Amino acid sequence: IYITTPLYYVNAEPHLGSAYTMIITDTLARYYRANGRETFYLTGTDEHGDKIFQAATAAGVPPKEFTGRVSAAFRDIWDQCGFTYDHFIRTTDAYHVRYVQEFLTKVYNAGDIYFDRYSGLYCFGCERFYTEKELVGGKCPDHLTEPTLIEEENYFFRMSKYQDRLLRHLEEHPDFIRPEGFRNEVMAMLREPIGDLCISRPKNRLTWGIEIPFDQRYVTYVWFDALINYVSALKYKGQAAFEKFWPEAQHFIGKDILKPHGVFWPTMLMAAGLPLYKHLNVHGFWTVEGQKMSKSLGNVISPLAMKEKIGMDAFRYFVLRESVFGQDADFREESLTARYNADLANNLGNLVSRVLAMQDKYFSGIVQPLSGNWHSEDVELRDKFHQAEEELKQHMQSLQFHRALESVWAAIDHANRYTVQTSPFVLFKDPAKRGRVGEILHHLLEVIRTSGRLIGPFLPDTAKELHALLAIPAGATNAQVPWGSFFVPGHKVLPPKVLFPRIETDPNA
RNA sequence: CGCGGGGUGGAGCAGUCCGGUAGCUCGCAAGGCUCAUAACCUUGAGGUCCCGGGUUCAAAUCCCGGCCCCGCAACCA
Repeated sequence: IYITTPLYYVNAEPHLGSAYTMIITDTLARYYRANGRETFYLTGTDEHGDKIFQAATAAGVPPKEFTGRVSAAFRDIWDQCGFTYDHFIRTTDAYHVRYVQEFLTKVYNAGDIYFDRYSGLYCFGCERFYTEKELVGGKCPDHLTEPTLIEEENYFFRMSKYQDRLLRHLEEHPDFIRPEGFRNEVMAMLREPIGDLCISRPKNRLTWGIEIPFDQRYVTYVWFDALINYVSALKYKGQAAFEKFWPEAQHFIGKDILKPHGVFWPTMLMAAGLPLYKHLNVHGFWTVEGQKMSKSLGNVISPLAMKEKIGMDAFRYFVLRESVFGQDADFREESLTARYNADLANNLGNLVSRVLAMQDKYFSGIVQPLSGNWHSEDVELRDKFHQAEEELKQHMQSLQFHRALESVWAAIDHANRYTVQTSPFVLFKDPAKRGRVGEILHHLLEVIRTSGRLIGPFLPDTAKELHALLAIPAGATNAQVPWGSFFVPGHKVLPPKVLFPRIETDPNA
């Protein structure tokens, strides 16, 4: 399977939004890897364009150096977050530039790129064209000046030629773009004329870009520059990689860039004679405390700050559990704390802690044997986890991360109930029943082992820690050994540890 | 104008595609337990599932109509 994120534009810091895309894709990548699927997970940075050039100039460094620096910073942040991308692409990478030019040449030779004169209202302040609709009272909304009518010659991509074919593709593949709402939106776009796409900028207006291979006076503009990364990265890995992964391509994007990915990109692929990606998966936006996230409001959530504050795993858990894929969600301090305390500290954390405490206290950590004679509640407990795993599988298919986690937690909940029902801490007082106590704890250790395996893609550090507490060697953690036959006689687990300290909230606040 | 999303116990949200006991977290009330992170377990109170019509044996869920709320300049997922 091939998983991609958008390329992040290097003039801004990573924030909750981009982190969300990363968390989703990282979780999926980990999930598929854990299930033995060959996985290629791609992210990177978009480094061309005017804004970058200006930022570089302002910083007093050549653009190449500037983007190198910012891109590295980006990558560093993702690494600190622990995202497991397989390749990090930069639009300034030589192989990418080369492939973009190859792509352009191919489409040009096929006759789908033409040269034309066009005129429009241009704002010199913004260095861009405006449509009548975008203007406020006939003026540029940013500079409040009247734009100038200028004529320019540029290259255009014959996008309209592929409109019908794309529409048909969407009709024949209802899940090409998902969730459905976004597919409908693209369908609506395709029922209107989509026109052709301007894909160049003359160098006198923009130099920091990829040169059009058949006209040195021009550079190409965002779409051909950036979108093509999804293919160029694979080509870089070799034709075999391309053939293996491209048919399994799953793009993940935010709803803001639906049109480029839902309309421009597939038509570009058609023009280049390449097969289309498999799915475009579109997610919603986050608001913060009910408000739009923006720099001016200063409410931007930084992933590293969250890591610092409650830990990366807890942050991942929150965004995956609290949002419904495809819909907008709200980031609230209060919900974050509530989720953390309820699900991570009280449920999972406390369960692990109580089980390991008993195991330690009663048997010095030595796992006790299981007799062939299981009680009905033992069977029920195991079945709950089997059920959770089945449900998890289904929900991952449909990107319902919140439900996948819900399923796992339903099983963990049950394990807490099982502990009270079977009451090993009461039975232990009767020396005759200690054998049974050992069995109960054995089952509960299986709970921890299985939980670790199930939450691995979502909460990788926690999973690792659970397995470490069980003294399971790193290589053996994923073994799908049947419930009850994993722990060999004499296996010793570690004493308890507080995984998620409760966050005390001030009742007077 | 148009497009999209939403309206579910006190709060925040799932569930709606594939109709059939309305679920989760927090909060509230009563009880239990003592292994555990003052955690855990049980029970309870609290719901016209926005409104109206339709389909159906059966509608939060499907269909039609209406009301209300949010987003759709830029940065940006």
